[in-house]
Amino acid sequence: MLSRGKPEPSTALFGVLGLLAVRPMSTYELAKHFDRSLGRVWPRARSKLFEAPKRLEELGLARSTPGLVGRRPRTVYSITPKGRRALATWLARPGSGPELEFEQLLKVFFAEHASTEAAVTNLEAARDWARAQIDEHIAVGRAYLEGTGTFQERLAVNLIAGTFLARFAMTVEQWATWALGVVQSWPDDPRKAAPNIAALEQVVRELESIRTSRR
Amino acid sequence: MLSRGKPEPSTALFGVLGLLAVRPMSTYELAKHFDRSLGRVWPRARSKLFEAPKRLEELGLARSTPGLVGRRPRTVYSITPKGRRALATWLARPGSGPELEFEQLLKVFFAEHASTEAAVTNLEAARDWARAQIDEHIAVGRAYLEGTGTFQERLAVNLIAGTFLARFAMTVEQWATWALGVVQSWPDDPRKAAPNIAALEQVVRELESIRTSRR
DNA sequence: GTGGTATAGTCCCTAAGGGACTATGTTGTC
DNA sequence: GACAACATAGTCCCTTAGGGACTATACCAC
Repeated sequence: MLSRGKPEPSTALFGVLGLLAVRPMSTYELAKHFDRSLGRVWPRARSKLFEAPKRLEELGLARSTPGLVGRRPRTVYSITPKGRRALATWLARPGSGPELEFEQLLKVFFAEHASTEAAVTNLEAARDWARAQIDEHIAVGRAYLEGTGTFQERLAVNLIAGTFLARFAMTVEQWATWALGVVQSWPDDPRKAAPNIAALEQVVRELESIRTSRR
Repeated sequence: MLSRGKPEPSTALFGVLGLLAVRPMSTYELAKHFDRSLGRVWPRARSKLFEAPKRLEELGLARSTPGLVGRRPRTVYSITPKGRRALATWLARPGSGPELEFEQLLKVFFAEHASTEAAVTNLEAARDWARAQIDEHIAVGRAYLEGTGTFQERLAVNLIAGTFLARFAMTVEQWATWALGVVQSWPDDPRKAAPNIAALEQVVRELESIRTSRR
């Protein structure tokens, strides 16, 4: 027998509610902002962003205000007081840890079933992805330093999140560059590659030094 | 009119195929190994792992061998030659970049709608997650150094992937520790927190130094 | 007035998430 | 040697998410 009560709104729903808490928006605006904000830490399909505010309204957490742009309808959603309370309660509970989906790494992981070249291709792709991210982070960071960034009033909090994403991109870039150096010295058949024991020792040492620095 | 031909098998399907390429396995073994291998870079629900080999067999990429353990049926799946070719072709094409799902960071990102304490709670949770990961990576790394790691013959390739995951955990730990220091100096209302401009300048400098080191 | 781009969405099929549920084998203990 | 506890080996099913095709109006430049 199933014993579920009313299920808690999903993380995606609370994420959208958080965006509406910043300011009221239409679904279209929501979808646009998403890529540069929420979507960086909680990626979702575009179509779902159009459904979310409707669910939030059903739950009494948001309210819709119909309007018009010319003859075209345009619905603006805003958070309700009940929504603010639900959001604050949800935000105070610890969330789940990071989950990574990384197809390029997956392909490197199975390189022995293809070729060294396949691993190189995917490491280059990962490095290029990271470099594009780094360029974007530089542009956004410079804009904030010049005072022209968006949502300047959210800068303190944005900086915490943005720093993580920037450091993540740097980690990927540095790892991919290192890995390319290693993999390019492999024979064509990756099954014949010698493991890089020195690198393993190095990483274990670094991990241990972080562990011992916990007091 | 939709013009889709036969759709390509999904990343998850190829991932399972990659595991079967290492050695034949039952769905149950697959599900067990998953958490320590494929699941680290391509997480999927347990139930899907039981479906994947069936789809692969339909596609002619895997073959099932029925067997028995006592009176209980046990089906072992293995990759076919066609499966090996399909896998090699897929592995050679560049995959998609990393996608991150990070609920704790999301909650920090919306901290202004809750309290500084909520941000602290989630940063601590992130740091604890990272520390648990670091401990695991140390254990696995030590096992390999002592020659007792699993799939020792895959070590060269495992090291590339494992190094990334270890560096990712270290990045999270160091970021969370830094962020906790910043956030704990905030007033109770995060909207009143002063942005840490010096930290922003520091990150932008580091990003730029990585960019200029590309030749 | 017309073509291109931005706005503002809907529809729908497939994939994935994830918990409840079932049943047998294996091992340790009193 | 009975029985509990844990590991093995899955199935079922409802909800959520992914993602591309499709539609239509508004605004701007030429």
